[in-house]
Amino acid sequence: MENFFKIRAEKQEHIIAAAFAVFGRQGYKKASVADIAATAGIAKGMVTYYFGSKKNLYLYLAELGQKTILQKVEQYFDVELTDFFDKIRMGIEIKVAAMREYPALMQFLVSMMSEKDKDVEDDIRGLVDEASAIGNRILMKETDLAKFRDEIDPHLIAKFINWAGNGLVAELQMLNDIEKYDEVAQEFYELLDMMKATLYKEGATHA
Amino acid sequence: MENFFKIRAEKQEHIIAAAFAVFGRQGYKKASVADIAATAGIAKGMVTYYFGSKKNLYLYLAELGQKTILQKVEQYFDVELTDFFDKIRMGIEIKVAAMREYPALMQFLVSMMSEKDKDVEDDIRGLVDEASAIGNRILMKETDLAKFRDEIDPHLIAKFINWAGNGLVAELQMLNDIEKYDEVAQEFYELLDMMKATLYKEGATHA
Amino acid sequence: MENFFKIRAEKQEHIIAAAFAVFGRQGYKKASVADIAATAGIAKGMVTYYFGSKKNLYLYLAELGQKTILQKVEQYFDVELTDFFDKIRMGIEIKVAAMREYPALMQFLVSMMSEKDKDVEDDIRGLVDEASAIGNRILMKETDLAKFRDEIDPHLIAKFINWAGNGLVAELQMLNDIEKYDEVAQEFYELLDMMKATLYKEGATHA
Amino acid sequence: MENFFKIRAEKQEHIIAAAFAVFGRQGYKKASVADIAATAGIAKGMVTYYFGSKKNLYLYLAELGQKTILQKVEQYFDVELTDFFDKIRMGIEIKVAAMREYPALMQFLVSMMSEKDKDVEDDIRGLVDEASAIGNRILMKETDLAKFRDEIDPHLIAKFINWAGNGLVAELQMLNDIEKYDEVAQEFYELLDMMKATLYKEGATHA
DNA sequence: AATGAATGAGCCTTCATTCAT
DNA sequence: GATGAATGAAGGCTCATTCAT
Repeated sequence: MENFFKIRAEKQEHIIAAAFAVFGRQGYKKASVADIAATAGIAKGMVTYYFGSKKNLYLYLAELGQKTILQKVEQYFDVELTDFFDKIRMGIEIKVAAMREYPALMQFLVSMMSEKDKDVEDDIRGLVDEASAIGNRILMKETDLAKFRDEIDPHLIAKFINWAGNGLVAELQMLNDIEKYDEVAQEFYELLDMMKATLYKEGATHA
Repeated sequence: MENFFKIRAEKQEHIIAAAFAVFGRQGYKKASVADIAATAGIAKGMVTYYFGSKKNLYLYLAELGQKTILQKVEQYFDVELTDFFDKIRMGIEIKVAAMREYPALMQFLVSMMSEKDKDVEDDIRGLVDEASAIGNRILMKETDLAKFRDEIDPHLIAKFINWAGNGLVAELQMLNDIEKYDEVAQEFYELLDMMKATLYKEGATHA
Repeated sequence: MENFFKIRAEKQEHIIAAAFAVFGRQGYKKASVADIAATAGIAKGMVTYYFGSKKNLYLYLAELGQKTILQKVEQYFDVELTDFFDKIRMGIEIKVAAMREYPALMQFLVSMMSEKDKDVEDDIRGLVDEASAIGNRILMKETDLAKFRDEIDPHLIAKFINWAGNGLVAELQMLNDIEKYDEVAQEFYELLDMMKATLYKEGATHA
Repeated sequence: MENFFKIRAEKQEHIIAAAFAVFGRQGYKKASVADIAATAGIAKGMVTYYFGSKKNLYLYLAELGQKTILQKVEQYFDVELTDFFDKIRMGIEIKVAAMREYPALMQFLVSMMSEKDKDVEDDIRGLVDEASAIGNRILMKETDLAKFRDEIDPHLIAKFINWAGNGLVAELQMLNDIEKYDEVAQEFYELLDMMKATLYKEGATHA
């Protein structure tokens, strides 16, 4: 790994982007070191030289992905925000921002979530769990759940919306066109508005 | 394939179960014929002997999975049902019933939906498309959408709930305990009830 | 092998014919026991049951082929014959007769001559050498070589004609039509006549 | 294939020689990539690395074999030559020269002529046909057949001599000793002289 | 630091042989 | 005797990793 950090930052980014894309598209096992090297425009041997092993590279990307997301969280996070749906929207904006940095990042992370290869499965599980824990904490802490109608279980709603958000991101990958990200995300925001209107107590919507 | 159908039904089930599980967990490429054979407790060569090739086995499982689901559909399907949420519930009941037959079935099908290996991708695409077409038809045709409040877009809701249902199924896999299926499914049914109560016009809930 | 000889003669012939054909066409290695069994219309396991092993079957066929040829030799051989070219013709007639018994026999023997598989190569070499030794002995012993012009080396001619005869037989295989054997063989006989006319001393041709 | 051409010429020759020998001795199917690698003294995986596949290597050798022969043809071919037997001799000299370059070449080509494996059969057929077409053209065009006695059919003689030449080459392989090539070839040349003396009209021999 | 040739383990598949029925 | 299911050793090919240059 130390070998990797010695090289020009620009080249590092190039390699990272290639690796995110190849792993994201092909999954851990099928992605070949040769493919990654070719996509990054470097010699095959350099992947091992830089990262030690294919597995190491994968795990590095997993951590980097998480770190990138967390960094966007710091950028976009607004402590003042207490509204449940505003927070959900913020979560989506964070992801969209991360995808602007590494277009293949979310594809990689989603692929990682369902990675079944034993070589990396165990090492990943921790990260995955930690990430969703962080996500839930951001969402739930200090969130004004009193606006929900009394008969609503906000945790169920959260679970629900989380799944829906993943669906949106999946659609964004498919697009493969940064320009249209906002357009599609807009649809999701409308959905949030709809839910807000129906699940909140009367008068709470714009409180 | 003919070789496979000649053997004891019990053994067939054993092999199918092993194959669903291994392919579901590892994906097409990484799942090794040797793994499947070992999990099924048969000799390495028998997988090819029974199914001709790894690919053939995979495609057979894909068809069998679809057939199993369709058979449950016939069992559980109720033409009288017009309520949106009742239909969603029916869909989940169908999946849960299918999982009682092959516990790893849904895991396999979900994995199959995102299978990217070129060896099988094209042959699967047809099945996947057909399946979702059938699903949508069951869900939307003859469904009484008038019960929804006027400001609600039922298609958005359907997309949402579909994602949520997938999340439920994923949780069921994790359980790995048929006994608890109903218990967990119950949570989902409660969620449906909640949505029904809030998204329907007043008085439509028990119409 | 004893198991093989217990069965009906007719069935034995059937199996032999199938084995000659498959080995002749595919060579030792590529010919599969399953192919031979299928061609003969028997169960796969029976080949090993009858002959002990694939190799054993091959060597048995090699011997049987040789024996068949030798038997035809006894039938067609005419001790009175002393003319070189008449003997050559007799040799061809013998081969054609053998091919009428096992149409694939010569194909098998030719294939065997150039068999390169180490599994059987050594065991065959003996037979091959013995066979050509016998052939040469028949040809040369008691043959009236005095009819040749003085400047001719009959041994060179014999070598020559032997190769030419193999070429004829190769053409007969290709035909795959017993009916036309005589027609094609006739061409060869004409060639013999031509050589006789030119290589013999004047007046010796019909001596 | 590009990988192969990058390595030292000496090593290339070594590998080619090994491949000619192994394929020539064992035939396409039985010849194993591992055998070839071991004979050439390289690692098992390198054969595929260099040539892409076993089949590719075989077809490359087929072309190389043909090219080598054609190159010798250019070297030895003498347009002035019109005598039938001189041309035959030239043909043999060409083959012997080719064998000095790749001792196993003719063995390979002869084996190739009767290769029946479907994997390569079709791809080879073209080369085989082209080769024999070239051979016949060289032999027959502009050849002075008037020297033959009137009762002789030169085409029959050509067929004959062709088979005899093959026999000679087969003997040369067996020798496995480049030093003795000329000695043995000499015998064949004597045979040609003998035929010339007997099959030509009187006075034509040294015309 | 960089390259890509080289190695060898592992995969899917074939098939001779064995063996339960 | 007969069947064909079962076994397991190879074979061709892929590819992560190593290493000479």
